[in-house]
Amino acid sequence: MGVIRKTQALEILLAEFENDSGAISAKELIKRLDSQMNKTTIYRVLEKLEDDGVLHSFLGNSGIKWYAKCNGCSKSRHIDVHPHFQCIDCGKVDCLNISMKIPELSGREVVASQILIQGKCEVCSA
Amino acid sequence: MGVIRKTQALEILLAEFENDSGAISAKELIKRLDSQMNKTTIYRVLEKLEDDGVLHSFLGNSGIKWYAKCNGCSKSRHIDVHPHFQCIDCGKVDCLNISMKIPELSGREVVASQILIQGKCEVCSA
DNA sequence: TTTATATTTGCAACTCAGTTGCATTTATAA
DNA sequence: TTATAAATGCAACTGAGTTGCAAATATAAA
Repeated sequence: MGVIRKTQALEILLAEFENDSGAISAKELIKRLDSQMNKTTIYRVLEKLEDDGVLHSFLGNSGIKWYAKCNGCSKSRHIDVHPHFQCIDCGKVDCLNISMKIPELSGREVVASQILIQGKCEVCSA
Repeated sequence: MGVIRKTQALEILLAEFENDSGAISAKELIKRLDSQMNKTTIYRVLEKLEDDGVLHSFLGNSGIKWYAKCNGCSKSRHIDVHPHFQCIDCGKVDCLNISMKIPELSGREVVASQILIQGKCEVCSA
């Protein structure tokens, strides 16, 4: 199920990702957009944007869901599998523009990988 | 807070990890040991075993908590930071006995990393 | 422009992993 | 054997995320 209609909710959500270079958690979006739309709508629009390859999602530190813009993803293929960095001080999450080699595992077939690196970001480690 | 007393719950839980070479989710342990102890006890004992460096924990696919035996961890240091492999068919999770190099990130200080590789295990890919 | 209709939204109620407070039980040391 | 600190069970809670359904709305057809 892809994005079909240009709704207000969709545009407000997309604007959040335009203004934010890093990743944003669903939780944070619910807090930010509380007065503008229902949390159910947020979850549903995010899901559609992910299906359409506009956003990608991953799980942060505490198992909550984060979203960030995709680079070169499509409905069928999410090539945007990169590590994410979460600051243990301020909680900010960024996509890392590097590729990490996933080793061959004999007998096993690798399909995907999720890499979360934790530490102190540029601001918090200064 | 470390493990202090040799209680029945502790021994039953440790036995589960003796008989299982891979990782076990808290959820699975609650199911397995339902008749033997309360889920609160399971969560609390697991937490203590982790504090003591007997087990380590990480988050699986869907954000639920998994535990596995440590190799060479201690109260103060968890050196057992290795990738985990989760089978997308049968759900089984294993610790991978390989080390993956985390790249230097300029301006950022890396403290920890969580790597979850997803795919088909030896049994399910055969 | 109006209308028909499928999609989207809000709301409330729910799910489910994990947590907390507190009274009771139990392992351990004196 | 007893005192007591630690561990346990239970019930109620938390919080992210989901679901069903009625109401609202974007879009295409007339």
